[in-house]
Amino acid sequence: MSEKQLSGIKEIARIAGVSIGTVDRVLHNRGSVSPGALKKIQAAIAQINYQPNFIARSLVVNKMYRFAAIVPDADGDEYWEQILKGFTAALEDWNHFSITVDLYQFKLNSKTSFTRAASLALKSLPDGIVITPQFYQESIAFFDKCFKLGMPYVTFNTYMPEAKGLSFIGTDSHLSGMVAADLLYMGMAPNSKMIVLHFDEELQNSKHMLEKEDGFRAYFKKSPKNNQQIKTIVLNNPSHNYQKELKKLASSNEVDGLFVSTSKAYEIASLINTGKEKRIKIVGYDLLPKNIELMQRGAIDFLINQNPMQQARMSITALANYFILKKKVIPLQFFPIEIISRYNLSSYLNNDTHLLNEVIP
Amino acid sequence: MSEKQLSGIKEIARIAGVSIGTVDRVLHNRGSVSPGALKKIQAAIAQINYQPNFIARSLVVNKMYRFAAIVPDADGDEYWEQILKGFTAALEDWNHFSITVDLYQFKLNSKTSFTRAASLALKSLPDGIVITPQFYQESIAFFDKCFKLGMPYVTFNTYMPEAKGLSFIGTDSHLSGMVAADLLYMGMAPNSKMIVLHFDEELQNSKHMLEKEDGFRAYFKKSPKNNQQIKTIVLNNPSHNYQKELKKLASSNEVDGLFVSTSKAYEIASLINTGKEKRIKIVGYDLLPKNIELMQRGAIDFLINQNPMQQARMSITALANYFILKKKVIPLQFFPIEIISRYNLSSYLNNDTHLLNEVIP
DNA sequence: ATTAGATTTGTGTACGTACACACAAATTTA
DNA sequence: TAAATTTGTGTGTACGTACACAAATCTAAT
Repeated sequence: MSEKQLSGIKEIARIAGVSIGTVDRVLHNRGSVSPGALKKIQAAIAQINYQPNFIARSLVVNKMYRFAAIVPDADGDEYWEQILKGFTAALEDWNHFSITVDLYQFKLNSKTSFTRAASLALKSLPDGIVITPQFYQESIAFFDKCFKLGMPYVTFNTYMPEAKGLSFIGTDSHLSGMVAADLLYMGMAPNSKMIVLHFDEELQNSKHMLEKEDGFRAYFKKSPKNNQQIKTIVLNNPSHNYQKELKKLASSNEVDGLFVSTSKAYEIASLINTGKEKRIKIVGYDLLPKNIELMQRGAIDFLINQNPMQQARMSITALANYFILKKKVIPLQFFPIEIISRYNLSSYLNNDTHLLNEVIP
Repeated sequence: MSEKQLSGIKEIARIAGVSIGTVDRVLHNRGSVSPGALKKIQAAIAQINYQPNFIARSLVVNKMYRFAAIVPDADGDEYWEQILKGFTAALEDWNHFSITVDLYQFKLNSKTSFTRAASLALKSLPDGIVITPQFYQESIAFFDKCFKLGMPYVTFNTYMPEAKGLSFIGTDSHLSGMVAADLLYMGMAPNSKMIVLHFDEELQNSKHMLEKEDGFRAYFKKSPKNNQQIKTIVLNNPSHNYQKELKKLASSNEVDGLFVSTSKAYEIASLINTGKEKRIKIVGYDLLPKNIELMQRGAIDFLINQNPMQQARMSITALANYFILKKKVIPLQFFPIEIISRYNLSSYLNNDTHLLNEVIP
């Protein structure tokens, strides 16, 4: 047996001929290090290509961290429920550390509610914030306040280039719109009729929905065979009127394909692809229970998985990495755009293996 | 500030009124614990729902582990190169631990070579083995030997229900064949002609290729409109003959769609979808550089991502979890079947975010 | 040359776990 | 009943890192 192999900070200390305390001061630039020692230590660090051991580090740092999450009121909406589940999952991931996530929820259709939640969150002075920036102007204002306070934040779900936070985590909406167009168009006649369907009362503020539509339309502009008729419909309040309208639309020859820009494809699919009328191809978003069921029944053709749960989970993880492990956080984390059909669906359900074992550290 | 909060093994000891040494003996059933103490400790463990801290554990145990990998000779084949890269990635993941992976490679078309590699690996008496069980009978024999030796092993890439190892990691081939069929058939005329194309000299032994074909055909059997003509072609040795044949096939009206059961779709796509002849739809496997390029040029329609690199990476991780962290290893880890088209392709390249940060603890 | 003050460096303890070892108590053997 | 053995229990050290504090060294003013 050879000498006991030192590693890490101790090995640096040995090579540089100083104590680990001095090495530690260099690694954390705490100062109080003589130029000579500094140089020797830096050389040693380079020499052994030192990589900090996050495992050991995490064992030491044991402060309490309080995070605030500014997200919509789920209010029965499964998409936002999944986001909440993501927070729970993250808390379990990090169960050996003391972190808490306080929810500051707002009404999806109310800017003032959003602003109120945001400022309440800020006022509580958490260590860090995760936020879905639903409203453009209001979010800008929020980021500004954070900047002034030096408050670290992570955005997710809705991408805003203006949000210069620690990280954004979510989908490339524009690209996902193109993918959707491709899936919808596939196998259709060149001059078929398509509808882009938005569920929203405040479309103007939901940037990512507009981006999805942009991507969708961009696909056909690029394509040489661009004689598709694309119509946009915005559903404001789900009254009984639109059901009739849609049914009529479906039975007439007015629609061949439907692109639903939100996770509510099931609302439409349950109305129109019931089997008697002409089959309309539908592409939507997200593996929500109702979407899954309708896809299994053949009423929805494709879903693009935005993975809301993982988005939320990773948002918290980003903060935790930043604070607890002091790891570098990737500033832009676009998820792969997962195409789900009736056939690969099952392989995505209850399957986190693509998340390689544990999330942390 | 309240009392310093104990946690883990210490807290158990406090509640049970014993020392941590005794708790430790219970947790690892090392014996030498009185019935009374045992009972109290078990109660305490249940009470606080103790979850071992793998982080702290990994810090302590610092043995050297030597793993053997029985995999094909890459020999320029990008698929197997990726597998090797996966091992490298795993070694980096676990760089704070002492693990090594010794390669025992065999020729893809030689059973004897496989058997030799396997027994060499076994003879080296590693701590654990990862293996792609390419040949059925020979693999069975190998598992048998492992069992007798008490040698832990992980299989990947090719699923064998008979392999009762620690874990299998890979794709559900049958299901992937169905997905492929669905993608290929989409938008095609009901009576279109399809070809299943295998690249293999020993098809009989490549179970997962047969399973892919089975899945592919099963898709059409289920479907009510099952008047497709499906032909199977096996390409043995890539001579110049088959190029001519395929070209002729392509320009004639004999083929509408092509399902390539291996990762070599590029070999065909580069021949037949060059732009002049009739366009043939192609579905293949894996994001290899050549496939990526041909997909970007529009010559390949869909790829199913089997993620060879992640398979290899997770195989090693499974062993490491088992030995180092003493975590439970999931015995069956089917990857989600990732559908890649020209449009979502970019979101899969250079993107490991779906692997949530780091692999390990 | 002495000493106060500032600067630099080293040491000790802790994090949660594993394991070797020491030692007391209980039990068996002579 | 003393000695030898077994059984049960607690203590100490280590893993790699962070940080508080003590110790050592250097600087400058007397």
